[in-house]
Amino acid sequence: MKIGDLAKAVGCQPVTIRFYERKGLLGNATRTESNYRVYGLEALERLAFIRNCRALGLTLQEIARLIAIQDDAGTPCHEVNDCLDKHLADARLQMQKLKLLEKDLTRLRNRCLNPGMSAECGVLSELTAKSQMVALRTRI
Amino acid sequence: MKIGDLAKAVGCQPVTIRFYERKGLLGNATRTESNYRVYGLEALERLAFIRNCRALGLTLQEIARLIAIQDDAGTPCHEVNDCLDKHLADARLQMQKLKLLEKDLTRLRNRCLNPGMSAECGVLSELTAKSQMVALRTRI
DNA sequence: GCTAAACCCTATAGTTAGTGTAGAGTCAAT
DNA sequence: ATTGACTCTACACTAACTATAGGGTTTAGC
Repeated sequence: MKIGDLAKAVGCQPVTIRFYERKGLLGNATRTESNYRVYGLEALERLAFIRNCRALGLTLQEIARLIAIQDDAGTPCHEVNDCLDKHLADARLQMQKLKLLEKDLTRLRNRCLNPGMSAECGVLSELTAKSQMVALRTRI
Repeated sequence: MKIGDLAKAVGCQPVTIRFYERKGLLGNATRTESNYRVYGLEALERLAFIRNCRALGLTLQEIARLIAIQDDAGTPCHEVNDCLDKHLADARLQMQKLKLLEKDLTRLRNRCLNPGMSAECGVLSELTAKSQMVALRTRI
């Protein structure tokens, strides 16, 4: 399997695979005579692991750690759970923030129901004011 | 008002203000004899505008555009609304994705209720499988 | 056998919105 | 006079890629 096939198999770009290799997440692939990377099933599984983790929002650093744990069969795996719990908490916090953001954006949007010239734009003037927006309190 | 005062007033770091200046969002501040930046109310308002927009998730590029619109009183302001609508849609999509992510993370987390050794970790094995995770379908 | 398209290789730079660091000058208080 | 808190510039770094340049290889069709 060449890099393009592997990429297609997991739904990413060849460059991304090379990038993971450079970051040490994939190990060095064997090469053909003409220096093309060749992959087997093992690489496919590891890459799928990485992409699954990425889809869950894990960072490459966290993924590297999970791979290390995976490769050392004797490690207790509570670290895996901690990682998941952290991301679960993150996701929930993020949803909270987005709800507030939605509120702000909606309220702001309603200040301009019949759009005219920018000089009298209620949206812009509210954005200039140190307003009572919720987003300001959760601060970016 | 020196840069530190301004930073405190809007809740950011002095470096961030210099960064905005370099990006052309703030215009060049007047300087003291010793080359310190000095700001007035106008700068405070503009910076507040920028930080408000950032809190709503607008990019610096979008903010630059809004400032341009603001400074040209005759521009029709529907572009402002389009920008807001786009971010509102983004926020809602993001919330959808996070809900799916939460589902995946929770399900995955439940595969390891009594943590043991990584060799028999149900979480890791599921992450390796090309699983039926929802997150995979929404793809990062 | 030849050519062109589609693939592969490396290396480097750019993206976003800042943050961190180094080295030096300035201001206010003790 | 010296300390500490502030300010200045310039450069490098972050995450997770993406884009570009400049080259080599393989494959399909003629």
